[in-house]
Amino acid sequence: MNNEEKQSLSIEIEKFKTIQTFLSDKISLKNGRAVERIQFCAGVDVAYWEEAGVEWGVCSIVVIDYDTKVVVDKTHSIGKITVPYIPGYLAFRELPLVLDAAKKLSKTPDLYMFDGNGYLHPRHMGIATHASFFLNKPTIGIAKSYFKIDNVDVTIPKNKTGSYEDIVIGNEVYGRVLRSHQDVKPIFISCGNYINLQATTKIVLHLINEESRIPIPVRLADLETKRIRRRLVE
DNA sequence: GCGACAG
DNA sequence: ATCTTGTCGC
Repeated sequence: MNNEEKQSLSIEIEKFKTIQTFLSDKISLKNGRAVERIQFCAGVDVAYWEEAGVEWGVCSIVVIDYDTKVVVDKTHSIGKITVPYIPGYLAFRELPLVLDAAKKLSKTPDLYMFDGNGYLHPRHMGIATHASFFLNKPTIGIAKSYFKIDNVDVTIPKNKTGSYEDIVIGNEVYGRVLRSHQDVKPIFISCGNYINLQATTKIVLHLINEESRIPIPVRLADLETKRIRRRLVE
């Protein structure tokens, strides 16, 4: 990347930051829509590959029934990726494909779970929260590693399934470190929007099975995304 | 300049 | 995220 490209990228980042700040004022974590009743729960993930110097991505959305955990719908969308990965600005990179895939769903999810953060973000605008304003549904963020904010470290929860520790930054709870399985690295969950942290924790734990430390819908979307890529690349 | 850095 | 070999364990 040359200096001119670096310059235009930093201008883009400033615009991204402005958008995040604008949206973050509209977060409503006290809205109870999610805790009332969930039937359809969606998992979202994106995989990437490169072809002739062009970066491509595929977004998969897998919808399961909350009680039976049976897959009831799934869609995907494929497209060129134009925005680079910049920590803190993941939504601007992945959201176009996500929204494209969401449009194709025949069942309307009551909740979306994302691979990444939600409220647990420097401006409370991780991809899960950002996406909620376009999907108009409750969202949850599921991260497999900790995105450090203000140099605050997390407390490691006890080695027991369901144990968690709040992630507190400046007297505010941003999210939770959750042990989804004993003897397995914990995950980092946070509200996206239109849902509170208590409901978020309950839903995440409900959708964990023996196969994975992340919730079923996100895991299925991850598998799906790689299956589609393999079909395209080979 | 160096290290850190969701996916 | 992706690139990768072997390896440990159910």
